[in-house]
Amino acid sequence: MENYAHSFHYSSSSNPPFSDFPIMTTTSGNIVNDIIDHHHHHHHHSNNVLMVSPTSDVMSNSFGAGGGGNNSTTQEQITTDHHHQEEVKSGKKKGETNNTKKMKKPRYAFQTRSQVDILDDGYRWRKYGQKAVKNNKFPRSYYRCTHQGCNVKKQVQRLSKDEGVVVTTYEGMHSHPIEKSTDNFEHILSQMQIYTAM
DNA sequence: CGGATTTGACCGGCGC
DNA sequence: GCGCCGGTCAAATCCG
Repeated sequence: MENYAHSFHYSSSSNPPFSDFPIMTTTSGNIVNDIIDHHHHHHHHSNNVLMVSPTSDVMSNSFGAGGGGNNSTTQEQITTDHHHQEEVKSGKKKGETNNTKKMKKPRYAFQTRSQVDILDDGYRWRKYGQKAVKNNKFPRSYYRCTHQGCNVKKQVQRLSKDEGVVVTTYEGMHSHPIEKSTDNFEHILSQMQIYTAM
């Protein structure tokens, strides 16, 4: 599954050509707001950063829209995916005997318009880090799924330009049922994964 | 009191 | 080799 159609054409000179990073942009922020945030704050987003895009359309343009101007050095640093193994390596090693090539872990990003950073997807997450992102005012939070054997991670970052836009990046797939009663937002996520996970 | 956050240190990769 | 950058660890802290 690690082979995606590399339809990305990114004009970032400084960054290495990241290969596969499908990004889903959704305009269903209202749903999230309805779930978590009850403030019926109608965001009058002048620039339509969010738009529902079909599979191939998503790959056409990813983060370039978020900048709203300069897409040369935009907030694409979230896509900097280095090839790591499936596990953490620093400090402890799993003693993997198999020479698993540097399989690039797929990541799935979602842009959602919400006032809350953490989107309730029904899973339990434990925050394990937070780093400031260059060219962004808001930090990026790192979460890990709390489950034995489930090493699903996710990052949450909100764009400095538009406070309403929250980028959630999932990494890995859950191998266990949802723990909480999920709202319809989870249903949306499932459908999104169909596009990305392929 | 126990588990989740916080927050600075630390680490590996890449570029210069 | 050094410094930047993104990601992770872990001790301290916070909070139910």
